[in-house]
Amino acid sequence: MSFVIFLANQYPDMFSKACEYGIKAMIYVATQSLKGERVKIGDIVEKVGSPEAFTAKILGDLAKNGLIESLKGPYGGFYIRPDQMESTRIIQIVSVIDGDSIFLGCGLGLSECNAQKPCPMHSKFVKIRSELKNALESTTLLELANGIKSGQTILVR
Amino acid sequence: MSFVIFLANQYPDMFSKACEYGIKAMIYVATQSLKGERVKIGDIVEKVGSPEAFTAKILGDLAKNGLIESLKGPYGGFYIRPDQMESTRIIQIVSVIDGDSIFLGCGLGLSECNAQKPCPMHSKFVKIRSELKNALESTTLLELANGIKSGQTILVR
DNA sequence: TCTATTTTCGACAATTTTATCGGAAATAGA
DNA sequence: TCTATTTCCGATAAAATTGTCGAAAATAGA
Repeated sequence: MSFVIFLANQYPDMFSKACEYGIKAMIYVATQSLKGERVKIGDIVEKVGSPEAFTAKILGDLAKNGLIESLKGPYGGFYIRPDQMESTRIIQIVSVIDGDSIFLGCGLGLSECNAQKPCPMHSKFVKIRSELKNALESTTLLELANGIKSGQTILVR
Repeated sequence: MSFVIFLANQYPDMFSKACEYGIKAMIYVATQSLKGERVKIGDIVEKVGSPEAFTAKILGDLAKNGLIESLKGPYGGFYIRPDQMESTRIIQIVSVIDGDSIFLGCGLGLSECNAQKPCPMHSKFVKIRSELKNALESTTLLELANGIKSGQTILVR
């Protein structure tokens, strides 16, 4: 029998909340962009289940980095061009919001950690991190948007 | 050409700082316990490069969960029994400090996410998460302590 | 019993992440 | 030009994580 007496943190998911919101928002905008529709932030957060102002700020950062287009005013909103959708990889979204330490950094936080001077967990993590990096690098936004469109995957719950 | 304009977060490593400190402290205490020596918190943080009071608190939580023994007073300090060292897995340390959402939770933060109702990243992550869980489950504290003892791995830098 | 040592523990402070608010800027249409 | 709409942006607030401080509690030895 075994149970945890104190759980110090409630945090570490794979990505930050900001990153989760950003990925989901991008996927939703992509599905609508496939239909040629621009979407407003209010529509996005309703479909994605994320806080409005926070999500808007994140999408602003992604827009500054060229991953999504935004237009102010009536009939404005967010839009992702077809070519953009096909070329952007999930790793780009993650890099903008969370940086790259989850798939490049040392698992124990050492500033230098490599095969020559490895941390104790190094050999255990090297394959996992490269698989994570590869997964994020190889999957396109279009691919994930198509999963939503076909009803095979979902964005909330 | 491509560069990130704004990096929102500076956070996400694989584990929280608390967890990194906890794992490294446990490994160092284990190496000394192999020699039959109890170690004081001041010695630990010097070898591990972590803040003293914070590390003490983390070790206190691990002690409450039975992963390490502590003794107050002169000649006191932290100690890990040989049997303890061999039986405790890294996943136990991580679970106490960070919980299990990094190797059990949904990558996009959905409360329910499974093969029937998958998030868009589900199929990409299911293998990676299980490999991470397996790695943490299969490696013992003794194994990592031996890596330090033999000079094959390091705890700082 | 007294002293020195060391963990334990609660309170507090600093930093980062998450989230909200209000108004400025831009845009479309009348 | 005026109005309505919508993103943009700075200031601020709330919450979580990270980190510090000081004193209490326990222990060993004199």
